[in-house]
Amino acid sequence: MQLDRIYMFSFKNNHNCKEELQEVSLKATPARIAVMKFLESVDKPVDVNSILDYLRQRDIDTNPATIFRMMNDFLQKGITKQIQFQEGKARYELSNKGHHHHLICTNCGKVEEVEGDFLKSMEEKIYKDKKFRVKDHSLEFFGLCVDCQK
Amino acid sequence: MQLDRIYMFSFKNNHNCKEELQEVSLKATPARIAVMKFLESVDKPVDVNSILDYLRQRDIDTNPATIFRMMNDFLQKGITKQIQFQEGKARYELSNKGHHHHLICTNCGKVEEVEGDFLKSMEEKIYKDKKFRVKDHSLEFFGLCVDCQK
DNA sequence: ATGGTTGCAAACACTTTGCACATGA
DNA sequence: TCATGTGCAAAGTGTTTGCAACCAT
Repeated sequence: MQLDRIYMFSFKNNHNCKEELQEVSLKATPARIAVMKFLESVDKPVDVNSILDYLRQRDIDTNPATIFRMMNDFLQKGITKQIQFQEGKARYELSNKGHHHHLICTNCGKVEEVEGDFLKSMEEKIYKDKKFRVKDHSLEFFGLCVDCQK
Repeated sequence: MQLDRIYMFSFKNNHNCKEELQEVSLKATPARIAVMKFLESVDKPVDVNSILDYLRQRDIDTNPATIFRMMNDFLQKGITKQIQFQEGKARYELSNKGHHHHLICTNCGKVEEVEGDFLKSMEEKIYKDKKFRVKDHSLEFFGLCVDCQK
C-alpha cells in the first residue's frame, strides 16, 4: 500500500516527458516539457494563468493562446483532464492520477483530494431507474478545511 | 406520492411572484416577474441567453447586464441557485426545488434530474478522514439518454 | 419623492482563431 | 526540409460596472 504510493510518486516525477510526448505524436518543445513538469509538481488542478506565471518565473516567455492550444492538445491526447470548480474558467490536471474528487476550501482556496470512485452503485441505480447511461461525472465538494474551521 | 407532486406543481405555477419578491425586499418589476415565471416553466437550469430569448419572445426588451444583475440578486436572496455544467457559463434554477442532481446527455443536450442526496455518508466519511467540513457539493452526470443510446 | 432598477456603453476575463514566422524531427 | 508549434493581434463569449434615465413603492 504505502510502497505503491512511493512508487507512483517517483514514477510520476522521473518519467520522461519527451517520450510521453513522442508517444502521442506531439513535438517535445521547451514550453510543453515545462508545462508537463509544472503539472507534475502541483497538487491541484491549475488554470492557464498559473501556468503562465510558472513559465515566466523560469524565463520561458509564452502567451495565453499557446497554453490554451497546448491544453486542448493534451486533453485530446489524454495527457490531461479538464475540470471546472464553478468559477467560470477551466483548470487542468494530469490524467495519470487515479480517479478522485476535490475538496475545495471556500475560505482559503486550498484544494485536497479524495480518492476513489464512490458513484458506481449510484450510476447503476440511475441506469435501472432512468435508462440514462452515465459515461462520466463531475463531483466537487465545497466547504471548510481544518485550518479554516476555527 | 403522486398527489404531492401535483400539489407542488400547482403551487409552483400559481404562487405569487410579486409577494415572493416583496418578501425579500426586491421591487416587483415586469422583467423580474417574467424571469421568475420563465424559471418556473422550465425543467432544467437555463443560461442568460435563454432568458433573454424568452423575454424577447414576450416583447420584453431587456439586456444582458440586467439579467446578470437580476440573477446575482436572486442568488443572494436565495430565490435561485447557480450551477455550471462544465461549459464555461452559468445556469440558473429556482432553489425551491428539492435537492437534486442532473443527468446531462452529451449527445442531444437533454437534462434530466435525479432526486435525493446520495452523498451524506460520503461527506461524513470525508470529515472523519480529513476533517474537511463539507458545506455544499456539485455533482453532475454526463452520458447518453435513452433516445441517444441507439 | 426617492431609492432601487434598468439600458447602454465600456471594460474585463477567459478562450479561440488566422496568419506569419520559427523550430523539432 | 517541412509539418508542427508559437507569437501576436484580433475577435468571440460570458460577465461586471459606471452612469444617467426611469419607475415601483
